[in-house]
Amino acid sequence: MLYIEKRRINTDNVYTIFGSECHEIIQDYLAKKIDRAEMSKSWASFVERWEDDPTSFQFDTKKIESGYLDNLTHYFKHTEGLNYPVRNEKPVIAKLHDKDGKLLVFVGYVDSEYTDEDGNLHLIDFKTSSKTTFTPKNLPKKSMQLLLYAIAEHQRTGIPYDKIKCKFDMQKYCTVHYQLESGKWKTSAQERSQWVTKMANKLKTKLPKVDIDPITAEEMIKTASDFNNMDNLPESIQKQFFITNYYIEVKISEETCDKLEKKITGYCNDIYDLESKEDIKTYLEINYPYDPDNFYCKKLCAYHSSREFKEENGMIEPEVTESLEVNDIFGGEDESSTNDDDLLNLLLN
DNA sequence: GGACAGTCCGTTCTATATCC
DNA sequence: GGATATAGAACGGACTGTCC
Repeated sequence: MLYIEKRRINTDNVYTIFGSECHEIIQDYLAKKIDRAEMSKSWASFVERWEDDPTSFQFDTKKIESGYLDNLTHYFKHTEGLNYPVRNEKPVIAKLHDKDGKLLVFVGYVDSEYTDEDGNLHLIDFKTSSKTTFTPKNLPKKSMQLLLYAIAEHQRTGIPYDKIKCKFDMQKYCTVHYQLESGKWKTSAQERSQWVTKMANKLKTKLPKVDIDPITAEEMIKTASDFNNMDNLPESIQKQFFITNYYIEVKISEETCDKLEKKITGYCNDIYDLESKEDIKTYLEINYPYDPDNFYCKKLCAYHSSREFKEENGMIEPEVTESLEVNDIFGGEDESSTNDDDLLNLLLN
């Protein structure tokens, strides 16, 4: 039996606050609890409450603030709906085995999930962050959580991996579809709040071809950029552009999931090894000393930002904590003692 | 006028640096 | 972890010139 102490680690910041709200709003929309107008209104009203609250978390700069808010405002006005029943925050359980056959159970919640008409299961993770770090090199690391959910759903339903589609909905961005002079269509990922501005050079080429003189073309492009839409442009030009959500799709296969299982169980074994050290606190103090001037140490390190660490070092007043008994969630000595069905029922009902 | 080659230049991708 | 800024490499669309 393993006991996990409930601790509150305060990792809130302006991005977690906004991120949570964005999740809720889009999930309500996809679940058809609210319509598009209500979604837009709900977002506007949240921003208003945030602006009126003198104690609210703030963005680092006004430029970052306006970029973030403008992009998301555009998202809630223009994001695509789905024609399928959507399940939000669905609990999933993945059961992995390490190299010694020890069972490790992981529990998570899928942001949104739906099944299309071809029987493909789509798992969506919403992201309000920048796409900068979602490079091909980093994607495997970023995708671990989504892939784990895919493994969980594969185990539960038996759906083959090639029918499971995982994607990140990058809410600050849109995919701009534009037509080349050859008639061929291309796409470009752009920040939502300035997608028209980013098409200015293309418009500069296209407008003269429909007999718009250079001065008028320049004025038209400026107006379009200012309003971030192409409503003022000739219809034949408008037809050469449209936007959709920007998704980053995660490739999934039996092989990638096998690799992930090995990686995750390896991490768990490292944690077991670390936790089994006789004097872990001395070990951590020597190898990972606390540096109060280091941002990572103060805000991001799970150990140094924990209530326990702060209490022990007199950084905060002690607080009474309650304990939660968990039925061998992370694997015990005897695998047969884990009642998976009970745990599943607990989570799904 | 169509096909092709070469050049220009804008866009995209990626890595890195820096800050909080 | 989040963000932005910047630089360099790679890519490819648009344009131009030449040839037939």
